Amino acid sequence: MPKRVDHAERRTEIAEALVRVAGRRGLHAVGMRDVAAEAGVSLRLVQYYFETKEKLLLFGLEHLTGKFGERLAARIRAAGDGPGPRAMVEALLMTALPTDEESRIFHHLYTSYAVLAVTDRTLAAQPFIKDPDAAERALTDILRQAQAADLLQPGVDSQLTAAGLLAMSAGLGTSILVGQRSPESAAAVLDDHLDRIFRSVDAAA
Amino acid sequence: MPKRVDHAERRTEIAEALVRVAGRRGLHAVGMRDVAAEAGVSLRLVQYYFETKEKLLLFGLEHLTGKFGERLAARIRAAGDGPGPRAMVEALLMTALPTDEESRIFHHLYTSYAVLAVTDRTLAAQPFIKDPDAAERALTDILRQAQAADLLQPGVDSQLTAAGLLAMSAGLGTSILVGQRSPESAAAVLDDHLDRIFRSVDAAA
DNA sequence: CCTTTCATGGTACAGCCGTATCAACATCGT
DNA sequence: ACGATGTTGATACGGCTGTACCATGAAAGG
Repeated sequence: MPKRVDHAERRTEIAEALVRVAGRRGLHAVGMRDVAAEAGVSLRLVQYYFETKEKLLLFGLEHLTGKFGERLAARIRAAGDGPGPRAMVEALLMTALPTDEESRIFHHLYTSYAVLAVTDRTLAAQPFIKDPDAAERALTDILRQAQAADLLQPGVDSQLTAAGLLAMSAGLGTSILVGQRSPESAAAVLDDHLDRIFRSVDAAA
Repeated sequence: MPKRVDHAERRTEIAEALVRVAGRRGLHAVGMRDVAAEAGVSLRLVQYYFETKEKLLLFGLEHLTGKFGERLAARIRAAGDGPGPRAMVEALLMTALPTDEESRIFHHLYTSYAVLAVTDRTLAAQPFIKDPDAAERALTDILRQAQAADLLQPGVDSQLTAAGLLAMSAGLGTSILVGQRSPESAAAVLDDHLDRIFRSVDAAA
């Protein structure tokens, strides 16, 4: 056998090139040639590793969500060592906001994919869009634990609250993305709502 | 002068054709020829009334937001005759959810435009995206009135709450759009949060 | 009536897209 | 060493896109 190149790694490199250029010019404006140029390889090579554009996009989405999932998990883990459930919830929700460049790109492209998924059944069947309950379940669990520890206001429904907080976080995210709102004000909005869910005692850092 | 046709009306017809076909196949997949066919006119006519595709898209967005604004205003007015502030707030937020086909299309295309606005400065400068504070101000006012009438829970910040509710509504909207959530469960989430903002007395229809 | 002006239609032109084809190169098994 | 095979490159093709061009029809003003 010849040259022996790690296919998985190459595919990852190309997918990251896709993410970079799509984040810069928009997913709709990205072509195979752009990806190839960004990755510093020939067009043919992109075709070689991803036979078709659709497969490239699909893999790019996987890669994107994968990296974001890791990032999220890391932040939650870091917050887990900290003061309490509220810090974990804040970490989770704040990570979901497009604050730095990486999360901005994630939000941008995730939303792009979501829009495409409305009219593309292949995309709609992807797990990221099909099973986002993962985040919801995780948040629900955290809230339940907090509730068991009597850290929440009375009458809080963990599941509905988790769903609402995630939706709010997503909505704030796109607001930030299009420049309607600053990350700081979005954080203020989230905090205000958390104040109405957690008992006030817990507020400390 | 010749035939005398109401230009504004024709432009509206074509814009509605654009909205229809874009709602069906996605904004990214819409071409001039598709719009012409959908409107039952020739390609040249579309070019005649909108010199360029960009102008067509811009006008389509105006039309879309205009119609949606009217719809929203009508619902709020209808709810205004009703029982109280909470009903108005619910009307406003529920109208923003993609329940029927018309609002689904609105959400779909609005999000499409928002994504494009991330990389297109002309689109980003459009008022719809530049000044969506209209809805936020309106909701804030309603909440303030409710607060003055002592209908809210103590410690509610009208502005932050309004922003949060709108963001949550938007987030729930896209969840519905991509099929992650049913309109009913989204309504439940919203109601749950309103329960934590309004005093319980007000709950009746 | 007849010309001017608006309105409309058909069609052609570059340019870009994704994909396929053809060819060369490098490396590993034998 | 040598052929087989995984890997890379250059280029061509058909289809689609937005836009521009040319021509015709229809109605109001002289």
